[in-house]
Amino acid sequence: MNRPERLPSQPAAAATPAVAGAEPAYLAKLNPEQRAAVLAPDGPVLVLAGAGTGKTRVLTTRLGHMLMTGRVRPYQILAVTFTNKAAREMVERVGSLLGQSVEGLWLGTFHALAARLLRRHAEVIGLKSNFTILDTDDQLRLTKQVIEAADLDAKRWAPRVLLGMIQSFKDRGLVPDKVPDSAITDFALGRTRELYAAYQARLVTLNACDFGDLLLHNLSLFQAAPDILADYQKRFHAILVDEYQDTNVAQYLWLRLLAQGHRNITCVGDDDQSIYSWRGAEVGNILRFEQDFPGAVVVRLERNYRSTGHILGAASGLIAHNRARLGKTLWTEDELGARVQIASLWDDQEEARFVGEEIEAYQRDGGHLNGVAVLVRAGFQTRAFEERFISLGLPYRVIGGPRFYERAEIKDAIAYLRVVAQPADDLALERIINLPKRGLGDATMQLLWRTARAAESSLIVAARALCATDELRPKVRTTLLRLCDDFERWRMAIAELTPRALAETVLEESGYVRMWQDDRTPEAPGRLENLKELVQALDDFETLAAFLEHVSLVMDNTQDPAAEMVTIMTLHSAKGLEFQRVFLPGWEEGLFPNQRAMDEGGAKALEEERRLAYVGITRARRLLTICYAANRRIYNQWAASVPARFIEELPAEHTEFLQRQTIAEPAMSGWFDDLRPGGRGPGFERMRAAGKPPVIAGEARVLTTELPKSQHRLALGQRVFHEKFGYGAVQRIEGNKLEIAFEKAGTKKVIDSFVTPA
DNA sequence: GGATTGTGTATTTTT
DNA sequence: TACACAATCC
Repeated sequence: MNRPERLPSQPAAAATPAVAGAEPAYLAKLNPEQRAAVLAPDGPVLVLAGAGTGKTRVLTTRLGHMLMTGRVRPYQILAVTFTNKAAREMVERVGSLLGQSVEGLWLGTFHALAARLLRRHAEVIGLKSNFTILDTDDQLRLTKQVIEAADLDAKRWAPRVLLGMIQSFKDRGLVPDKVPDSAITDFALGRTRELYAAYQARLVTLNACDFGDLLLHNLSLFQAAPDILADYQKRFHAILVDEYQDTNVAQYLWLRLLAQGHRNITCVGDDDQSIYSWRGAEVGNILRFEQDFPGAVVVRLERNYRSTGHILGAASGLIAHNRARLGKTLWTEDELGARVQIASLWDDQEEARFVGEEIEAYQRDGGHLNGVAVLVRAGFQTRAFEERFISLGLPYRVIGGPRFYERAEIKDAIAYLRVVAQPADDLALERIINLPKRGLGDATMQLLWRTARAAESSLIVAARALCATDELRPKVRTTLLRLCDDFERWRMAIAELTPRALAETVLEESGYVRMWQDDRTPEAPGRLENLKELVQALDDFETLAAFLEHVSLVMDNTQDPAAEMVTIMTLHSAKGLEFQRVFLPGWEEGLFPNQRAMDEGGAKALEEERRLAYVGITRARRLLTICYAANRRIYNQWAASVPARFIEELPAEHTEFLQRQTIAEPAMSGWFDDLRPGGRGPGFERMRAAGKPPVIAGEARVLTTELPKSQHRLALGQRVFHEKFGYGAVQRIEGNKLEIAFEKAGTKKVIDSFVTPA
């Protein structure tokens, strides 16, 4: 492995070709390599672009240039991105490049474009064009049903495991028949293939698809109807792909098929930023490009326009530890800037406190919160920061946190709309059939399922059929019939009402809104607010179907990007973004690099973790701070942690260790060793060998071994308060169970955590 | 049929 | 810890 030790190191400048006459301003802004990529003649082009080298700019400029020169019409262009965010950005950039918005482009995420195409030809693979796109919840329930229907124990064979396998088959473009024997494990007694097939069959009867199907069905469609494929091959004169290193096999095959027509395909990607192999992405796709498209023009972009020399140097030094890479040498003409800071903290709370203070200081110095990001490895890490920022009054946004469309009340409301739009959507109906409570419980559902299965019909058809018999008690029959009629009526109203009015009608008449209005729990008002927001969101859509499509494909919550806020998000979702000031907390062995990932993927996974670290570092423009905590509470337990090996891999000349008030090692040795099963980990030893004693900032704190609350705060006869039952006196204590004589509600048995001393 | 209590399990990343 | 599901009781 050879790599330049010093940065910036500038390669010989490529000669700028002489250009005759005036040329568009957007070309003048490009460096020679970028220009080469943009101006490459029609044909296959691969742009290997390091972080911050302007790859998206190259892609959008090439697209815009094709339009400007009149080589292709908008509707002949297929432009693919991975995220909705990237798609939106591309639309914007092309628009501002051309000075007007462009109509008719096929521009979007793989999934959105595949869905669009599939809706046009759904009947070829046995679906109707109004098919539903299932969310993860639905998928899980469906896998569970499939497992149970096969007479297998859903406890022994976890639905999520099966779903994981099915997804990986789909990522690889494998229909059930094509699943190789090598992929069959002893899961479900080796019946995986059969379960997968059953799952697919159920989807067809539900007139539904899952995410993976969008691509997979496209492939089946192209195979079953070569004439349709030929049409699209002819249609797409130019194909452009962003983040090519993240394509999985199914996406790769899809692109390759579509590109066969004009062979005019431009892909940009960076093997060092491949961080989705767990989702089926194959870096191999990028390596294979030249074989798939002989004569491809390959352009490398290595000049970084984003970060300072120190940040870039740290990133390059780190990623050089990976073996599997094409190898690029990033350089910059930027100043060296400040060294990358490494801060060691006591625990996750101090980590949050430290980051909060640093941000406040940054703000005092005139920095904008919009330019600040906290990038974490795993979602749960955001909590400590949120709590801290709230108490500081520091405005923040969490990207990719609990999403709007994932809230229970929103999913319920959407389930209603789904049944209205597509009556065969049993999963949606099942979700809301007894919400609000209608007296249609387990027993009724069992009967419904049996009837539906026997008649091979959807639930709602089975419900009607059942109502025509006397198998149900009269009361239940009336309720069910009424519900069927309601849905029928709402369905008729689709043509007459705006989507918003329809949603309002459905939510009112179904009693769903009333249910929350009558709810006295503290969350209820918030949920009603969310429902209002949902109804409002419907104003943006022409049809109910368009709205539902949006909900399933565009799950991200768009927040006002202009608002002055710190951004908190995972490293994965940070790819493609940049910030002035970046914090990378939680650099500890086990958390990052993540132990679970490494258990599954071994050395390869470690390299992917390192790429993730590389992505994180290269998000920063001016100043970067990496933190690790010596103690982290996982679940309930304290665990001592060791600094991530990546920290040592950062070249010393680009880093500095931050030390605040320090506590020397003895403070943490003793009990430390006991807490960690294997004693001190390898990172600890490495650190020690490197002559850097683990130095912990902040004041020492002693762990309290608190007794369970009940044992020292509750006594017989004590007056307590219970949220539901009000005040009462403790009669008996058995472990954490209490018997309390309430003043209003009588004597009840409750759990101690529900009461507080009054 | 419904509410309440008890249990087990999970935390990697996302279209 | 904290949530989802199951078992249990009413």
